Amino acid sequence: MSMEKNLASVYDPDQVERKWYDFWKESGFFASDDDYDKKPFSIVMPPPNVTGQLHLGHALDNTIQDTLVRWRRMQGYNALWLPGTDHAGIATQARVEEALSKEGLSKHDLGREKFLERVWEWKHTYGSRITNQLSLMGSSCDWDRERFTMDEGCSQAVREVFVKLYEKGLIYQGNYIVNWCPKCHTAISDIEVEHEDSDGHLWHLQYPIEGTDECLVIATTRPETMLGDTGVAVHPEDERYAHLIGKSIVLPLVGKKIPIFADDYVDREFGTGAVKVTPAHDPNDFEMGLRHALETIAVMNLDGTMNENAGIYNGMDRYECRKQIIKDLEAEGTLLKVEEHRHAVGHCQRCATVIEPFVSKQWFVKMKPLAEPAIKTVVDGEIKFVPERFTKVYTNWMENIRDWCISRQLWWGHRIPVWYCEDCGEIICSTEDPTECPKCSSAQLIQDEDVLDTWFSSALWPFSTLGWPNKTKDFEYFYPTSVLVTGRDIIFFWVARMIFSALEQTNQVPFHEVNIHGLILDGQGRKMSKSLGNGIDPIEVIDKYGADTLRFSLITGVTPGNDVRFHWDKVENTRNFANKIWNASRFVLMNMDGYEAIDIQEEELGLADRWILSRLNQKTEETTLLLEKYDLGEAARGLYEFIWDEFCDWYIELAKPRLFRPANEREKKVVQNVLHDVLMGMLRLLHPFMPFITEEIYQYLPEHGKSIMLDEWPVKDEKCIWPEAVEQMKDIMGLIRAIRNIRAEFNVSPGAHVKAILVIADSAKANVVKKQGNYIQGMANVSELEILESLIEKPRQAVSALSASTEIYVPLEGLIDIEKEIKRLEKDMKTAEVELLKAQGKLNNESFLSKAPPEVIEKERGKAQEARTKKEGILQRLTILKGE
RNA sequence: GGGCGAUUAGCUCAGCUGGGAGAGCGCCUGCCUUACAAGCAGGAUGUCGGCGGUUCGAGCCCGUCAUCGCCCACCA
Repeated sequence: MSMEKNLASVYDPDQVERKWYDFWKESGFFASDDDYDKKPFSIVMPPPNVTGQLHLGHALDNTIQDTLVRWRRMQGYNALWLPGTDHAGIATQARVEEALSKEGLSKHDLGREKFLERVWEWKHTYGSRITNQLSLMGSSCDWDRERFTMDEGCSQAVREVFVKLYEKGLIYQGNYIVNWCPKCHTAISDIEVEHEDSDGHLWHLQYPIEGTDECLVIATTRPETMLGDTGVAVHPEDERYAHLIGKSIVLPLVGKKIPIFADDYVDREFGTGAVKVTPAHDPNDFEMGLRHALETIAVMNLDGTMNENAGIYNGMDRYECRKQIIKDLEAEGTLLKVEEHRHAVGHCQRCATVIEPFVSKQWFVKMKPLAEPAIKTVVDGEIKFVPERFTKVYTNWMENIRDWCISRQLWWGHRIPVWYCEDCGEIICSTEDPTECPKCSSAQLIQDEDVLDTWFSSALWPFSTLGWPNKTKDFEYFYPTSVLVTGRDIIFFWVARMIFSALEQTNQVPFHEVNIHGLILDGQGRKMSKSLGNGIDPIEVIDKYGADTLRFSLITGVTPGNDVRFHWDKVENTRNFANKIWNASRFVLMNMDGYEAIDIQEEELGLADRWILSRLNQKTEETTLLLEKYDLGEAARGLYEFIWDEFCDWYIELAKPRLFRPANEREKKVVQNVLHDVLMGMLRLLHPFMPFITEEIYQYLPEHGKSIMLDEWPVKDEKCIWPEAVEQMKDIMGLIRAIRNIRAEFNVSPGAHVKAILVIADSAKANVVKKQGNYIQGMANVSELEILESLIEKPRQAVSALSASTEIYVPLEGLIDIEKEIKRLEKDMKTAEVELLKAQGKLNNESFLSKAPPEVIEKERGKAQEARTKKEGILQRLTILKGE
């Protein structure tokens, strides 16, 4: 095995990552098993935007999924991770339109058909980019099952669902007020509107009341909409205005007469308690308009400019118009006063344009009947949110849900499967394109122009990708999926909609668990965004440090569900960890000469061997439990500690003398076997987190199989846990640390050998330590070690460390400053005294003795005793030093 | 106006069902010790946001306040 000796001492991910990914993929290791008797484990990947690119959020999301899938696969599940992409209606169309505009073209120049061809071209050009990036991350998804929300199967599912809901009356068309984006030029749903507080004004306008000398003052944030006012509302019990109800005011500038009426909606405390009502441009006013049969007058065009109903303002932009109106009202004397006013303004999620409420004919999904079972399922625990707190986020939203506007005035997307007969007006909703009108047999059919909200097809993703509505084997076997992993930002957009869609369409939950993770923020805790320019490209991280490092650094030590700040420091530290693993493995491989797998008798194992094997087994159990709880952060952190602190810093160092100067050949083989087995176990536990480096090292190990990803996930082996070895090792480590501490404090050069005398009264313990004398000598660089049960004449020219059970003396002739040593001991004395006081305080407390559990009391007694002995020892020592 | 999260070492963050406060980075000291200087050994640093409560015992549970962040919400 001479090859291993040539391995570079710096781990280079570039050399290995591509190689192993191709190997896994070509070997078909990502594909699910044909063995349908196995237990299934399935995850559908949240489909990224097909023309987008990976950001750190995706990186986190996919790392979690890949870790879970690799782990379950190793556990013997028939694992499927189904990848795919989303057509992302508005986003994609906007990007293609932008590209067109650079050629001086608009989509209308091309026409619908040609435009869609262009979008498909885009999809084909950029569609593979995101999947390439997913591969770079090591994602072990089943590429043969890759899907796209607009592929044939998904499109069929969309139509199926639409028609079913339509026929059940759960999809309806109607003229309602919707959120309209003047830039994207489409309706959007309520959750696509982002509310942001902004500084505005509250303009107080006084309207003359018809037939009186009185005026009514109203307050508004949007004076330009007054052109479309068709009423003024006051609270029914507002005494100030009771006498005005039924009268009319004359709308300034317009000169139109509109009624004053009463409505509960009005808040008497706000503004003047009188509200102008514009049913065409405000959702609340729209509702009031319906209640009071008010006229609806739209004064704007769909692009946000004023229309002919705005009279002289026709053609002006809505904000220009606002300014002009203020001027004109002021000139007229109508403007009474202006107040500063901070209020929420809705913006388009995609383009940040201020949303304009508009009345238009749109398609809606009736939500109440769908929401009820979707709430119940979660409340009943059939779907479990992890962390649990997100359950409430979900149910609160579901309970207050409003109908979902699903039609979009776009071209890119699933076209609404509804046709209108030009001859008889019949509406045909069908999964298949109709050729003639079923009522009048006319062939003059025109399909609805609109497409569906992107999320309509995403909502079907867990079952549409598994073959639904056909009863495929995949669907039967893998559905419901095991877990959905996604960011907390799309609980409403996606998770909620999948749940109610699945229940309605498949009568089953779409997944049993939902693992919600946080967002990746920049170093200052801000969201990463294009406008801030603070985004980090995961591919850049991979190029610089490798995918394993990116993955591990994103999840290590992170509390589930919490946001994570990205720091290059952490990435670097993780890179160092990868390098540490690499070098520890190199050490093992460099010392495998003559290795053979042997059956080791328990007596042949040294204390360190039993210790590290015990710790590995404990770590195995711990890691598994944490993964089951989706606490990947803690699991990863635990492995980091085990590998770096316990395996590298202690076990490898302890193994060296036995490897380099073994008492006999057998001893060397035992150590080699333990090193091999622990490294192997470690790599398996780490593989789901860091797939590449673990595979690379695995393949060098003498006992390796085809691929580490096919190996079995380790299971705790009770026979390989020796609690007393763990305890004893802890003591030995403590002794070694104490001697090292003395050396360091007295500046003994690391190469210099020292003598050490250990006085251990407890003979059992003394025997244990005697047996491990070589560990102590090796690790603390002690040339001569004396272990005694008692020592009458204690050396004066020595530094000492005293604990309850052990006295350590390191004679350092000439180096000792007695004064300094006395100070050291006095400091130790103080800590011992504090400890004693604390323990005694508890032990003197009656209620502590009667109420605390016996083992806690026992522990406290032990502490007190220990402190007492230690104090005594120090006192004696001080007497010797001070005496003379 | 509600809801959630955060507040722990100089910085970024862990801390499982209450029983002697941890990591990484940074800092100080000493080391190129035949796996690793992307390293090794040693060290310093905390009224665990404030107050009150429950408990024998609170970083952890309850209440309250404060600051920051996020989400939801039709006061024009």
